[in-house]
Amino acid sequence: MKIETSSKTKIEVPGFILERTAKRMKQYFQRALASADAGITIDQWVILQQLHIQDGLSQLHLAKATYKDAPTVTRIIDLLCKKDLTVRVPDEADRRRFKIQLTEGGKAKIEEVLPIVKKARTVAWNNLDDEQITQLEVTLNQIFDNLEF
Amino acid sequence: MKIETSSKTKIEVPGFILERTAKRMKQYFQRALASADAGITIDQWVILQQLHIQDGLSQLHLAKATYKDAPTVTRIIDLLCKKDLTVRVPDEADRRRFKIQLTEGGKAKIEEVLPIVKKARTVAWNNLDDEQITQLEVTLNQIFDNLEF
DNA sequence: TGCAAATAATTAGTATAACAATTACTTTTG
DNA sequence: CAAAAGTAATTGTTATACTAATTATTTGCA
Repeated sequence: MKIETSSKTKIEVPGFILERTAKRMKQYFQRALASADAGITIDQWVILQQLHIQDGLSQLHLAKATYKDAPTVTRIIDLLCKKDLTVRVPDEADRRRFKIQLTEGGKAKIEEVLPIVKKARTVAWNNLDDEQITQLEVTLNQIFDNLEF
Repeated sequence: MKIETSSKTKIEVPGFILERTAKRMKQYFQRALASADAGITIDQWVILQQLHIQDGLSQLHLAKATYKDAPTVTRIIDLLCKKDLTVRVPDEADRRRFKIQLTEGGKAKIEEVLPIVKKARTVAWNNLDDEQITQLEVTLNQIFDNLEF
């Protein structure tokens, strides 16, 4: 059976294209990590990378920085701690909080995974010039701002 | 505490921007459906909309058309059938398949939800001209093609 | 100061998504 | 034609996401 794909019938809206591209990108990075036996997911990587930029953030700060919500960050940190890549250090100044810190193993994991991620990026941005990437960012950020709640 | 956002430290890569924009867009459409008490999720809507374009598709055809995988489509169809928006009709030509068909209620749901989705789209594409949207699609499709497995 | 409101983290429930494996059926091919 | 390969749908497991509710703690204000 033929699946209709003509412009008359296919859901050819930019939102659909945006959704499917983001999905495939995530999947591609996920598979790159899996086939290198990195032992972490791409979302766990995003948290590790943020801690690499600024170690000791609270879970809520991590949530804001990565645009994930609090319960999701709780569970990702649970997994990262179980793998001994991070530790929850009680914040003496505010006993509701933890400072999430990279362990030595976490730092080593970042060094291990970074080349994999960088290689996947070169595949993703292949055939795109700088101007195109800049324009993409501008347009995506406009959409992002349009949808501020 | 300050969350670092300068270009030196923030994960300012196009992939991150793509991911967060797609996530916010999905969230925005999801909330639009929820606050209108549509009773379906955005992913269920995507399947309904595809059936509106071409009714009676098999689950695998739906999966290909919407870029979802087969187990996900199975579960979405389970939910849509439970809500009496679709029915699984055995395919007499191939007894492994079902034809997924919209019920009258499903067709009514599409008419009910379409204005909500259209309104959300106008918000999302606000401040973007046609040329920008066209360029966005071109660039996203290039990335999509780059990541073909 | 004391109490209400806000905040940080967690837990529970539902939905989506990827992957692997299984079952049932169909097609290919030796 | 029968066995092997392929296909359609399902099931199970793990992970992410959103909502809502809960607990513990801190802040704000009367």
